[in-house]
Amino acid sequence: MRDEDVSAASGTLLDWYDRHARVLPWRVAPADLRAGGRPDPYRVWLSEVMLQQTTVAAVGPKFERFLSLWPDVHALAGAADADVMAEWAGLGYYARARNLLKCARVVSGDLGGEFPRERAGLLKLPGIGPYTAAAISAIAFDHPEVVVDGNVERVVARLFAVETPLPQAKPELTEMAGMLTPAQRPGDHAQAMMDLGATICSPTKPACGICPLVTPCRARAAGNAAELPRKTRKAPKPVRLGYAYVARRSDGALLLERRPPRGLLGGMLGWPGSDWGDSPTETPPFAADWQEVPREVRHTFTHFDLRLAIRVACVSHEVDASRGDFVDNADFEPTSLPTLMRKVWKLAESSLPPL
DNA sequence: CAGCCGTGGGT
DNA sequence: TACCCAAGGCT
Repeated sequence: MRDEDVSAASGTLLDWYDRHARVLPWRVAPADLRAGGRPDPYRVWLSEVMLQQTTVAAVGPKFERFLSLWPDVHALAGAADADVMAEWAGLGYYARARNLLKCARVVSGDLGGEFPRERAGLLKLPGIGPYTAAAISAIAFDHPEVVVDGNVERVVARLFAVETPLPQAKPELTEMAGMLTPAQRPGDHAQAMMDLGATICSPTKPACGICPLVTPCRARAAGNAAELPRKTRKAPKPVRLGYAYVARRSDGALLLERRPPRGLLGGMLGWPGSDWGDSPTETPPFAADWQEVPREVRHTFTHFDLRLAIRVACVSHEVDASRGDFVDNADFEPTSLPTLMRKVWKLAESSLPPL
């Protein structure tokens, strides 16, 4: 594509964005930007971290909830770890929540509450990688950074008919995304590329008929837009087995434990359980008359499928558990558990006698 | 640097 | 059902 064609495509995209930009809680509309409005860097950062590998639909309510609880970076920096983890429950990739707090405390404590404006400064902060650093710099501060996420990779791969499979094609796609990035309104450009990828240039069924870039798109011309970008197939997930133990005291308190601060579901609350593998050993947190729950919990993680057998026990006040702590019934919030543990509770609760 | 790290929705 | 996929980062 010639330079003038690239420039024309970029302009066409911005025109489309002016008319079709989605209204999102963390976004400042193009017209409001022109009127002098600027996004709140705290909101941009919070939304971008939440949006990492997560859909807009899932992020929306969480973003609003976080903002109401912690309206600025100082408020978030002062929050208790357990409160932030509880509010993040259900969003997944819990290292994001741990790094979110670390980052908030650095910005609030060491940077006077001001986020770095430059990509390099942002990159040093916990939980901010190449994508997020560029996105914050571009969207919050309108710096001409090249923002490349999965949407941009797909749009560019199609626009330039890149046949190289991912992740090998990443440098090539980044260079092409850079050619498209304009000096004016780079923040809107970045969001336009991502909107286009999310709503029109979709993974399996691109709506080329209504795409503003249909004319210059080389994959469309070749008729293989839906097949790009090419990717190598992933290996099937192994199945792991395990046990989870739900103990309820006579006063209704439930035995929960804080998981280790790293690794799977790190830092989150959960039910005590066995190791997860081919042949887990039963390791209840104390001796009791553990009852089998007839159904098992099935849950899919990024790199394995899990099947958990559930055991429940009703015990007296005096029981002494080797792991975890009893949480008062009034303080127990299933919504503060990661989804896997919420599934376990749902099954366990149905097989426990009423209090 | 390739593997680890969640979850819900779409096809 | 069994995949695929999403505004990735960390180690």
